[in-house]
Amino acid sequence: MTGPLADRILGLGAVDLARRLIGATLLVRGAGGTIIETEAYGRDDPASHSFRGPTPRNASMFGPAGHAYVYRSYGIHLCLNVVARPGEAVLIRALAPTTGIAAMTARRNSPLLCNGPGRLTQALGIRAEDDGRAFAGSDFTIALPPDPADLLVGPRIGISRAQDLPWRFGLAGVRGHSRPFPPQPRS
DNA sequence: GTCGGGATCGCCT
DNA sequence: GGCGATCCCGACA
Repeated sequence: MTGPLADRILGLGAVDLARRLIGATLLVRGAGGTIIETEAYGRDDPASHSFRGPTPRNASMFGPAGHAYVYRSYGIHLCLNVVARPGEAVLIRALAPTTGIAAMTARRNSPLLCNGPGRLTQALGIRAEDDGRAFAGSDFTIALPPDPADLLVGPRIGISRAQDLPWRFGLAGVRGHSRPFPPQPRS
């Protein structure tokens, strides 16, 4: 279950990776939990930072799969992504905290630890310098779940283009999503 | 509980 | 020069 994430997600696009990451365990320097909400951003996706091609800011989105893409949002918050195929990435939007809760609580002056992309990077102590790091060592780890998770699906949050794509995913049956999911179509 | 405004900065146009 | 893949807090119901 350990080792580089890249070896286990070879060739996966952002949508497939976003689904696979639900239920995975994310650990950053001894703090983290279960991933319960993700969003996919594609290569030819008007809502994606990679839509207009590589720039210094989004360079890690075009780097190796299984590495982090960390960027600053609204000049204030940091957001954490996992790179899939070149130009594709998955935004981690919420965790169910399981490990290092004391450290996360100390970094956040709020009981809301990890339900939101900006909140979880603060709780985990993510820094801008973590951009491009591999999820491969003891400090940055993602362990995929043994079984496929029961998924919720909905449109992405906070974007102005491609709002119709159902590329937001959540773990069913838990609390702590950053926002509610719409009623699910029966399967 | 819900709503709305402000903070703050790097990148693209 | 404008605008975000956001969050927090205070006002009101």
